[in-house]
Amino acid sequence: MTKTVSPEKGSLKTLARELNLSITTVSRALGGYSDVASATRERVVEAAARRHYVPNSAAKMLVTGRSGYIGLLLPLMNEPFSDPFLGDFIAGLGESLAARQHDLVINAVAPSQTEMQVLRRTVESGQVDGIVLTRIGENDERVEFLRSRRIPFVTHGRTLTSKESDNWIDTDGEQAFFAAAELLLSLGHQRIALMSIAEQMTFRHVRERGVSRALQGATNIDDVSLTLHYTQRFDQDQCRRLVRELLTQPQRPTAILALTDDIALIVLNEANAMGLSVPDDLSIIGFGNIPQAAVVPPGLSTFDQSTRQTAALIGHRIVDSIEGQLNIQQQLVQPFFVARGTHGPAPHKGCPA
Amino acid sequence: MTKTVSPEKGSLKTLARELNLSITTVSRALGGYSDVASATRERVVEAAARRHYVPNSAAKMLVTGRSGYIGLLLPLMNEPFSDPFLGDFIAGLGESLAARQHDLVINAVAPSQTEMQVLRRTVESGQVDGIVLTRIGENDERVEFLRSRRIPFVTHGRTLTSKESDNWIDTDGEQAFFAAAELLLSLGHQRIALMSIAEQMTFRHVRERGVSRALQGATNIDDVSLTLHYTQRFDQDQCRRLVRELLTQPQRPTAILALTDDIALIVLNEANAMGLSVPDDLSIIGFGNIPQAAVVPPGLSTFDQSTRQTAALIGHRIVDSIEGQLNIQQQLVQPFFVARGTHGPAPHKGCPA
DNA sequence: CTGAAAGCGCTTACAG
DNA sequence: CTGAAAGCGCTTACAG
Repeated sequence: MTKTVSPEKGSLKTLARELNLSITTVSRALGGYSDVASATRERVVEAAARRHYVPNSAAKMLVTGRSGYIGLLLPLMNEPFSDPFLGDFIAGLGESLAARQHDLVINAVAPSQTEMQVLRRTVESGQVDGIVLTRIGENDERVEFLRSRRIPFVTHGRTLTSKESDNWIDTDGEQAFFAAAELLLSLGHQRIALMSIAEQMTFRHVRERGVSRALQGATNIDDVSLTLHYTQRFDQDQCRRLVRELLTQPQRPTAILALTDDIALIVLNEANAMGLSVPDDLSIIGFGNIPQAAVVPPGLSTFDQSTRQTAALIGHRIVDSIEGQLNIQQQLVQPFFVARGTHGPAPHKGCPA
Repeated sequence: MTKTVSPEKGSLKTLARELNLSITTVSRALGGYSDVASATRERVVEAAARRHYVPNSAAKMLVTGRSGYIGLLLPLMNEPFSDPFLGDFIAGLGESLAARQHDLVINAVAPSQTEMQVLRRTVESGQVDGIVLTRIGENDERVEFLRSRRIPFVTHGRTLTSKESDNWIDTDGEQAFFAAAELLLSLGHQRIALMSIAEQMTFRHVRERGVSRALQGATNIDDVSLTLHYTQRFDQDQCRRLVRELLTQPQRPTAILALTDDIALIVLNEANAMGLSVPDDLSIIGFGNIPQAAVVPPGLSTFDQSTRQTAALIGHRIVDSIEGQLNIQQQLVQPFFVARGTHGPAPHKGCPA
């Protein structure tokens, strides 16, 4: 009495009826369990493939407690600005998760809500098996919240007080800025400025430390000066003003390290506007290697942070964490220097050619 | 006999027990139904808020048949390349969906699978309530598949054979390239080349049509020539060779329209390498307004396609479609011209200054 | 206005 | 090796 089933809903029930088997058996056959007669299994697998049967994800979630989703709390930026790394980050994360049979959920924050509300809802609703967080602050309440929950999470970046048990992957900004400062010292620069940001972000702290370390290790430490300057990250006007002030000083720096490429671009632009020649009068080194860096003359020297690969590492890490196969908890990814045209030897002082 | 409940799982059951109410009533109170005593409702709402109760999403999905998810089939690009618009697209889509109480699921394609397999699984598993598709081909099997299913979908772009019932939002590339060609004609250009792509994408077709239309409407139509050239979209070397050939011709074009900014950048670069001055010897107009356009000298004239806003429109559209409040089905977004330095009057022929 | 029951589509012990 | 039953956590008719 095999009825011809109309091609309605592709549920287990339909499939079981078509095959004259119980739902139980069909489910087991599809799940790859060993205790199913191979003849039965083949029939089931064949029928499932033919009908493009895919288990209902909600039902599966409900019973297994696993959603197969990883949430990314989306760090939104207000309209005129956009995150130059977001596309690569999501591409890297998405493809690594797909390779591990997981999907990525983007949890954006609507105007009416806060990031914490979104995070809370995402976690409490059991929507996701794990969470990825970016843009980590020196003290980050999101991290604290996640620590207090059972849910696995990986952060891109770390807090200043980050714990042994925290699971993070970060770009080694300290090493990069250490290297950049050493490079400038070796090129004879003695007045170096670091354009940093006012926001309480860990990466700022870490990068500043790299520069300080390099300066402290300088052989001619008494002849070398470092000044730090802080601008609101997304206030270009303020940054511009700061740079202009800095470059108008009688004893202006011969090299500026910029915390990000965005800042470096502003420095370069202002320097040009003031008639300074880069790199002859002023060296500039940025960080990030945004697309503009390669085409702006004379080519912005900066560090590439391999966003896509780093995001892929994060994807694998979070799945490892969910599956309990975690070895390492913390990992620094080395950025690499992209030497282009904005850095060079310090100008000779007092004896202009 | 109100027991003190341990702060274990935040399920409806726990909440109901704490309040000495039935699960049914608690659910109804939270759902905002009218037939619940207001005193009861207040108690329930208060307790739920206090305990940060969030309904289990899988259970909700299973019973309502709605997931609250919108899927974006991620158009992955192989490693050296990356989509310059992806970040903005996802930001715009994500935030508009969040405003409408939906989340975005990124369905990436793992190396071992095809886009169609991913799409099929996503749709058949009931994972999402709607789908967003980008990079639409002239004939697109993904679109055909979705048409054959009940599921709502919106495409960014359209097929060449797109139907009345299809739901798409596209940038008006025809209008933009029409305007660009008219501009070049008005500047006296008579030999114009269009660098297009070899792939069967609708946007290519549409943009070419805009140029043709403008040329056909030229008053001095007999003096004007248009040549079309095709390069593999992601083969920069091929593109470079093509441009070089084109510009070495005795009767080389005085203006090149590039289908995308990526191509425009290559054209600009090759022109510079050959000692041609842009825009004096050659005008170039691109499309897309990628970040490089603003900083590459002398500033790439191009069209901005407002990716983020367009993606936001798509977000609202797909939710409208799910909620059945759809008015319009198709919509063209007007890109706007960003006049920078790469276009200018045609060089005088035969009488060099 | 409130509660007990049924059921969404699966998976996982538990019997046979 | 296969099937009937229970249950994941909700919502929605159906009674009272």
